[in-house]
Amino acid sequence: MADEIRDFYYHQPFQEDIRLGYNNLYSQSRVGDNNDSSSVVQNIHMLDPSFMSYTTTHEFLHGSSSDYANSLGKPFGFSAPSTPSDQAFSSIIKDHDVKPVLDAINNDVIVGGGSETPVTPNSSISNSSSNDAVGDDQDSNKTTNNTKKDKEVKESLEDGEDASKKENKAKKKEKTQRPPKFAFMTKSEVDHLEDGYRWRKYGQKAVKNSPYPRSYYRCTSQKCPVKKRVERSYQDPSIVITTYEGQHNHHLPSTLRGNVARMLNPSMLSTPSPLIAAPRAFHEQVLMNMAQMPHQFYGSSAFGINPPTNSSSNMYHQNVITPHELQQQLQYSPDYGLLQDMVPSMFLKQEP
DNA sequence: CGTGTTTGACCTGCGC
DNA sequence: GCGCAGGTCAAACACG
Repeated sequence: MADEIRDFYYHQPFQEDIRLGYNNLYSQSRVGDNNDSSSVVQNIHMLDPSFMSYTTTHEFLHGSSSDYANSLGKPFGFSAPSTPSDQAFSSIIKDHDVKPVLDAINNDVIVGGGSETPVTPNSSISNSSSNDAVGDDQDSNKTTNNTKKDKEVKESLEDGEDASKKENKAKKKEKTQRPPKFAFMTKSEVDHLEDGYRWRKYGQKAVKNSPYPRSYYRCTSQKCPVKKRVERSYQDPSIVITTYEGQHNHHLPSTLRGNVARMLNPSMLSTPSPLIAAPRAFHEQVLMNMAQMPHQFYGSSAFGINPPTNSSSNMYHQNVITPHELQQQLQYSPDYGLLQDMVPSMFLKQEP
C-alpha cells in the first residue's frame, strides 16, 4: 500500500517542488506533458502578511515583500534568493503585484462594532460576521429587490425623508463589513483555474492601467455566498491573481470531492472510480483544500479570518477535512519532509 | 431546455 | 456636485 501511495504522489504530472515561503505558497512545477488541460501552471503564491517564513530550504525571500512585511511591523529574517526561480519569484511579487493585492485584501477586512448590522440597501456587501452564509443568497435577492426599491424611493423621495436617508447612510458607513478574503497568484495560461467548485461568471470589468479584464465569478451552488475575482497581472501576464471571498457552505461537487478524497485518503486508492479523471497536480489539491477551508489555513491571521462560531460552522466542519486528517494524509507522501515545510504546525490550526 | 457567458447599464463609494 | 473606478445586475446569447 505504501508503495502505491508513493507512486501515486510521484506520478503527479506537474509536481516537482513545493514550497511555502513568506506570504506565499507556491509549487514549482514541470511544464508540459499535460494531456487533459491547456493550463501550464508553474507557481502558486498564497498571500498572507501574517505568516512567518517557511520554505523547503528554510531560506527566506527578500525584496520588497520583506520591506512590506517590515512596514507591517512583522519580524522577518530574509536572505538572498538562492535559485533563479526564487529570484524570479522575488521579482514577480515585488512592487506592483503583491502590495496592491495585500492592501486590497487587508482593506477589505473591515470589522464593524455594532450588534445591529442592517442590510444596506443595494449593497453587494454581505455581513460575514454573522456567519450566516446561507443567508447571502437571500441578501442577493434583497439586493435586487432593493435596487428596484431604491429607484422607487428615489422617485418618491420627499423632503421629510432626507433625514432618515442620511441616517441610513451613516449607519451604512459605520457597520460596513466584508466576508473574509484570500488571494492566490498563480502562474498559468488559463485564467479560471479548476479548484473543485463550479462557478458562474456574472461580470467582467476592464481594470484601470491594465490591458487585462477582471472577471467576477459566483459559486453556482444554491445559497453559497462565495465569490471570486480573477485577473491577470499587468506586470507579468503569465500570472493570474485569484481572490476568494466568503466561505463555502456546502460540499465539493461529488465528482471533484471524490477526487480530493482519493488524493488524501489512501484507503480509496484501491478502488478507482471511473468518475475520477487524471490525478490533480499537487498545487491543485492545495488550492482546493484552501478554497474549501481557508479559515483552517489562515487561522486568526491578519486577514481576520476566523472559524465560524455558530450553527453553520458545524455543517462547515462536517464537510471539510480536518487539519489532523490532512496532516495524517500528508504523512503518506514520500515528500513528507517537504510537506511539513509546506504545512507547518501553525498552518494547521487544531480544531477546538 | 438547462446552464453558463457576454456585455451594456446601473449603482455605490471615494477622492477632488 | 462631479467624475471615476469597482462591483453587480439582467437581458440576450451560445452551447450541449
